Amino acid sequence: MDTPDRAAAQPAASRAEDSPVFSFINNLSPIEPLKSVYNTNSLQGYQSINITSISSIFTSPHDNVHKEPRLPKSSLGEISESEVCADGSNTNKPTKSSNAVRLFACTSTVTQETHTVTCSDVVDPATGSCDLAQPAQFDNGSPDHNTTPCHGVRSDLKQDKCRKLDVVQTVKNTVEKRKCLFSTEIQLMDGGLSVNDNDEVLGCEWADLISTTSGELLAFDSTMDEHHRGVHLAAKNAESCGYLLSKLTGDGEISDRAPPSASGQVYYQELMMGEDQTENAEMFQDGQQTISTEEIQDNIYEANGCIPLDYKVESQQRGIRRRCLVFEAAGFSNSVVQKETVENLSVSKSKGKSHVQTQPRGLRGIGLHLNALALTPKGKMACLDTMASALLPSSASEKDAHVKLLSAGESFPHSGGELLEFPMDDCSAGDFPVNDHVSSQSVSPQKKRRKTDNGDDGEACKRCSCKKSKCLKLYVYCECFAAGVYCSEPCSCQGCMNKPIHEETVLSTRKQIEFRNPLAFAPKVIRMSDAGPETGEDPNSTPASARHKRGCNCKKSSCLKKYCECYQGGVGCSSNCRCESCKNTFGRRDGEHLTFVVSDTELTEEMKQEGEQTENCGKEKENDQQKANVQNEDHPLLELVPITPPFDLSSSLLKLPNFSSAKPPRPSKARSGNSRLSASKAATTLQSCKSSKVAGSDIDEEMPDILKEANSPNSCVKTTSPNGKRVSPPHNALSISPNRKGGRKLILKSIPSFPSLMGDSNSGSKMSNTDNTFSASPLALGKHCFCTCRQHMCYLEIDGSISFILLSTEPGPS
DNA sequence: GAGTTTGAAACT
DNA sequence: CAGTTTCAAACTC
Repeated sequence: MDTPDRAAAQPAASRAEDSPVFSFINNLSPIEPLKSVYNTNSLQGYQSINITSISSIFTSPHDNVHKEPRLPKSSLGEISESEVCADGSNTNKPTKSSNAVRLFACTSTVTQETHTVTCSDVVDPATGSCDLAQPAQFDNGSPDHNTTPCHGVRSDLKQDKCRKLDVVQTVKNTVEKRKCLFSTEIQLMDGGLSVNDNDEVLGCEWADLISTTSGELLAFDSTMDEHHRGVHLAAKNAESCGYLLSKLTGDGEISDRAPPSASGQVYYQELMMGEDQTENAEMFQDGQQTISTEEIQDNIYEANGCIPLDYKVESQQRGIRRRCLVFEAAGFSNSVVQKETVENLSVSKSKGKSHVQTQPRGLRGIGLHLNALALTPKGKMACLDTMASALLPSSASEKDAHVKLLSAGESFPHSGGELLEFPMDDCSAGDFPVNDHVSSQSVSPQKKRRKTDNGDDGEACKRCSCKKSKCLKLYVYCECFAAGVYCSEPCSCQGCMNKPIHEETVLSTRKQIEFRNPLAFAPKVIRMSDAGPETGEDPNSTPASARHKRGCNCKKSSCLKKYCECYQGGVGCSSNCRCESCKNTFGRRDGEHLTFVVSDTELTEEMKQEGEQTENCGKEKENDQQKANVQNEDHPLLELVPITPPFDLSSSLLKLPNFSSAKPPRPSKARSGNSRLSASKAATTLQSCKSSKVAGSDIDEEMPDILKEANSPNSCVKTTSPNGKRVSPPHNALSISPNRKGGRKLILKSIPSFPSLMGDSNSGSKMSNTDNTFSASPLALGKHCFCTCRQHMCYLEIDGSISFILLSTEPGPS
């Protein structure tokens, strides 16, 4: 501003004054007035930078790489709630100034440091873009700056205390992200990584970032209170950092694909800051628009949830990756997702807050996952709350490697069980489950359909419609709550308390319920080989096995309707059931015995029938339910092996990336997702099954059959079971077929089926081709045994003795 | 879409 | 632990 005037005032003749040096000096003059303009806050902030030792300012990037992360939950983080939430009246100068100083100090290092790198003007008044008196003008140049001047935000935001807090948290997060970002950049450069191609762009970005940062820091006018600044900073940081991150993070894919324009940032935001993204989208929209408090709170909440305050920088990076994985898990190729993301976000950005609505399915999927993430990382519901059992899925979403799954499992006491519950439905890519063990087993077809049709893939919620329960009751009342997810837009609930803003209530309620019934949030139906409670499973065994079906109590539905949880879950009734006149087609309980267990004949007949039905694929069924099942592609055949639920750990783990939350547990299909048996195949299987006995007493007799089957060229499976335990090779979803025949007879009850450690890439068609190929994962072996994988061979030690050897065609884990 | 049925969860 | 109430989904019309 001043520069032009000044320049105009200069005699045209004095060309000497046009020299860069002179110009520079000339332009420095405005600084003085500024000092007087700014209050002590700014002064302090400004001084603080001067005070900073040269060494600290010009420390090598390396130093900062280490230092940055170490910043205590960030200086910003110390903008305590009390401070921030204090009434404006109480927010006296000292507080403000201190905050300002912190803010400044927090970023000054970065600024200085980066300055040396980019040689760009940090706060060069000469540029005219850094008119300190006009903070709004610091939207200078970042390719992404299509934003509304901060004053717009300032004027529009209506704050309350909570909001302030949230904003501050966001600020903290973004600042940390920024640090992380810088670290990444530094590392990149130090590492000699080729960033040349983007040097120029990069430089611009740095400059933008720097100018933005410093500008903001210096430009905070005294009228801006903390939360405003927070919003401003958060927004700015999100933008500038976002873009940079997209260019700099290890995810080359991102930078490669993301053009050095807003898209990069957009992508980044999408990846990492569903939170900030949403937030920013809102903030940068038309200044006239009023943002609903709740909206922002929710958004911020989720955002923070994804990147909990506890998280260090490293954690955030993981968060980024995880989000990336979400994309992958959602079945979208990065490129596709990115494109869609960019396009849509761009659109949404231009449209301001329509962001959410304009999300493509893929994004919605992410959104859904966000919900899950909001819960998981937070650790409050999943990690810290050991009782909260429903949330692992989010972490499990890291499809890329079983290792991750395993590690996740290690982190979560209930992971095993949770993982087991992932439905293996052939899911649409966008369908991302959030705790599907519940939904999988209980979502009605209608609901399922509803969800699927609406592409609510992006919704974590189950679309409950609670009216009186406030969404704080278990499944029967509120699916969302039971599933461990917050209710969201799609829900039609009333007086809902199952929202982030009521987290405390939700958590306390959850704990209360679990206190009353530890298994309250456990899957009602165990879909793993083993066993149910009736088998006297060891409660201390794997978490999964600890989950047991409580059993239904049907009286009038005869277990033939969805009123029956067993039926709904696609499993037969068990001895735990107290149902009357049970006619569960999946296996009924007659008196004290389970039909499917005791009555081989009946079972066989049933299977036969089922097989025929399947074979005909449309043939009339005995009852409507069966018909319905078939129509749903749920082949009862799989369910006819109640003790060996079609859904097992291995399959679930292998297919995690593909599971669908939208689909309820179809009785069985599932499990088949990819592995769904074709009608013909099922029939074939049936034939095999018919020849074999089911009763445990027949196990030994049948063993040979199993081994025969297992004797296929690709595998060599020795199966011995101490104690006559039923041992079943891990039946992968796809290997279900042949193995399942025998699998039924070879169930090792104490050991859930285990997942392959191989990449899930093996799970698909490959598995189908290698039905006899087994692999084991230590995780799944639980405490009863362990597996030592040696290249292609694994042997399991059960209770001290080798129970059987698994030969894998895949290299075992190191 | 309204009303009924149903059975799990919550409550006593 | 049993009986009752509450509740929302499933189901029927």
